[in-house]
Amino acid sequence: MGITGLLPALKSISTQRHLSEFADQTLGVDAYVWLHRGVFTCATELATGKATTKYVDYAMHRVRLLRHHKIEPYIVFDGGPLPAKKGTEVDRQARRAEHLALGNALAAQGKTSQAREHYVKCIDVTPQMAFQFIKALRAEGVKYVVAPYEADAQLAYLERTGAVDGVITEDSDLLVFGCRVTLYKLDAVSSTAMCIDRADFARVGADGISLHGWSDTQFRAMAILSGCDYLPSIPGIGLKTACTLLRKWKTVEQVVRAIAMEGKKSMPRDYLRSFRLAEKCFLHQRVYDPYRQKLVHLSEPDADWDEDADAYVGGDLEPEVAKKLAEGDVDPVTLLPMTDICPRYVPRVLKAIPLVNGIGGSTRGKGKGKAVSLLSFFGPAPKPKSPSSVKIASPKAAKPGMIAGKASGKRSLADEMDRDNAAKRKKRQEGATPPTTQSRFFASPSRVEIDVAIAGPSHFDETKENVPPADANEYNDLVETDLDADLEWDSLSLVVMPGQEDEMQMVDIAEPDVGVEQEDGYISPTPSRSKDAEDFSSPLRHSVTPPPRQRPKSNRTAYSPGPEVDAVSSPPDAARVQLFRLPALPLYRSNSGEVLVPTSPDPPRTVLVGPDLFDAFDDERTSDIDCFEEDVTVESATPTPSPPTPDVGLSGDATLALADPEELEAKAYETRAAAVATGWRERWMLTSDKARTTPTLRRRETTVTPAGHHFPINSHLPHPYTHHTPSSVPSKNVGAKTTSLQSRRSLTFLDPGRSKPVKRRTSDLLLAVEDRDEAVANAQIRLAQFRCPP
DNA sequence: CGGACGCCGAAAT
DNA sequence: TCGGCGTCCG
Repeated sequence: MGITGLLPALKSISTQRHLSEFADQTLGVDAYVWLHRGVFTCATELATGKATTKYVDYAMHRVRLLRHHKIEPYIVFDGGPLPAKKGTEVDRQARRAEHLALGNALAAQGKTSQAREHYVKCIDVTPQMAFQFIKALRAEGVKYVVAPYEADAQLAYLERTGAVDGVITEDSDLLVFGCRVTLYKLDAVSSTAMCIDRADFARVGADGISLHGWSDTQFRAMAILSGCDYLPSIPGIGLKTACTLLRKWKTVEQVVRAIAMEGKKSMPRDYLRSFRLAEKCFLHQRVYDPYRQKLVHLSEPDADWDEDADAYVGGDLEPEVAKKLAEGDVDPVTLLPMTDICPRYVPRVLKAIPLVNGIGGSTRGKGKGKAVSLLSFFGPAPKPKSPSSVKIASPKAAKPGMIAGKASGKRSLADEMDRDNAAKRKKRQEGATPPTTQSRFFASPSRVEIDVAIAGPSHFDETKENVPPADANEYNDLVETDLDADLEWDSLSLVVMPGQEDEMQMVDIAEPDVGVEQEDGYISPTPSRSKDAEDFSSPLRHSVTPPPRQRPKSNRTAYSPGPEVDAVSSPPDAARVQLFRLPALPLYRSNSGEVLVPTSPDPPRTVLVGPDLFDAFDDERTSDIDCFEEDVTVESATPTPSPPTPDVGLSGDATLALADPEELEAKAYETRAAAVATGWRERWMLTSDKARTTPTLRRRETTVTPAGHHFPINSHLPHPYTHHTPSSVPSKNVGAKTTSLQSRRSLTFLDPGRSKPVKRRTSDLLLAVEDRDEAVANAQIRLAQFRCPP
């Protein structure tokens, strides 16, 4: 991913910055990076089919880190596959399944750490997993958007339009997209990141490459020539040579001609043409405009625009679909309603409650009251059962209630926390309208214990019988943030996980307090909210309610409307002014010239609530959720009658579909195409009930790929909007247009050359061939179930 | 000699 | 999956 060697080459203009330097700014975030690292923390769980959302915790931890530093995060997710990006997804798929099988084999031998090594290689971030993160973001009122195609382009667009001030990523592609301020290598411990400011490009010139005096076009050309995601380089051409050649020959045409003339390098056929297409992806890729709520080009294409190019950079979508996609309500690959693979993960947020003075507070705060996270167990269950059916009192049952967040300040003694929590509850009880069952809730002595168990660091003992491992994670979060200098969490996610229905009902009582009304649980934990208890009952800031932020951004007024134009990076100051000439975007500006930033979407949502994975694996009821619910009846572990889910034959259908991943992906593409072609609205803009019961919604259609893959980019798959029919897939001419077939095929040289034979690892020998095949087959089924449960 | 490319270890906890 | 490092090639 990205441009190899670009970041190292720009090291001289990279500066380490502390996050606090970006206070009061909005920073775009490439969600994929965080999710991917988050997955690393729970790869084993994921691979073995346990219902976990730890990966969300990791990501949310960073979200809160940014917020702590007064940075407003704007999380951007990857969307559907871009035609231009080609990869051998099927190969990857096979490798993943193999890793899973190996992991399982090792795990069976008790070699858990070795198993984990393989597990981490078989997990992929899927849109359905991203959706769990989205749920948490919604709960905490964090801005987000799902890009129609690539997050990089979306991020660049957001920055360009002033919606964000900079971008946090790990991908050097952002620079090629024209991002001005790019942050990478974000380190949560030190709260620092490396920063590249485009204005400094001109200063690059020391070792190796020099950007002095270069236009954006030249910079981009260098990047593409050296090899990028859209186009492999001419063999033998790397960043340095690309740079040198461009310096010498000025334009790509001449460089290509020179290389061809020399005749020493094998120049792929049609390279120049491919180059132009790759260039178009960087220039005109389709992105979502959150303000106008429709797809737009990153920058407006000019005269030589044609249908081929239009499809190549990502087809258009109906605004209705685009909006739902952007908000996370449809699967970006299939365009079908999003399936919630873990409906019982219900992130909630409570406003912070003031601490009792002097207790538990750190001395390094800013003098204001310490915000202490409150924890509870809110659930989506609208009404409590009859009291007798509510199991509140058992600490054992309640402890597992997943929480995230932290109390501010240094580690405090458990008894202090204890008193804290008691005080908080008391205060809260007084300050808020007591819900019907409140007294019950607060009177329960077990609640105190629960809080202690979770919030009292010194009391935590992973080996304690009734402290599930799952909590260890939460706990570590607490500790880590405690250690993290001056962090103060203002909010706290409350998470209800499978098997916690009782607790969910128990805590339902608190909803009125925080005004959680929707299933989505929108709450805006306002920083420094801890001053008074009144806040607690004050109206919530709906993430969509507040008018667009009108933060002055004087440094943005330099934008001058106009078509995309090369910015000269040479004269630093002039470049500042000229850097981006953008199409006029009056909608983004208030009368006073301030930039208006659309807030996160907040529409009524239609999301398919699938059964939890938890229920999908009869043989694996060992999730971190149920392992602590010994005294919970089996009945209670069953999900609240969830809405009817799409008719799915788990076994047969899945197996069948998985037998041919290629076909499955083709199917997904086809479905996406068909959904648009035949009128997405008619089929899917239904009431949630109807959508849920629609018999036409089958597993195969809700499954992205066997892996629910994020980038199921298959070079030989048809693109929805051109209905390109590749030769390698059984002919299915869905649509009319095949005009781009020729041109696209001309690009197929991209991949074959790259694909390498799958290497045999010695560990493969662990399994006899036939066993392995079977294990792989089983693994694939399991993976599919995990990705998108029936 | 510089640069491209292949190998190998770390990633988060 | 990525970045650092060593080797080999031009």
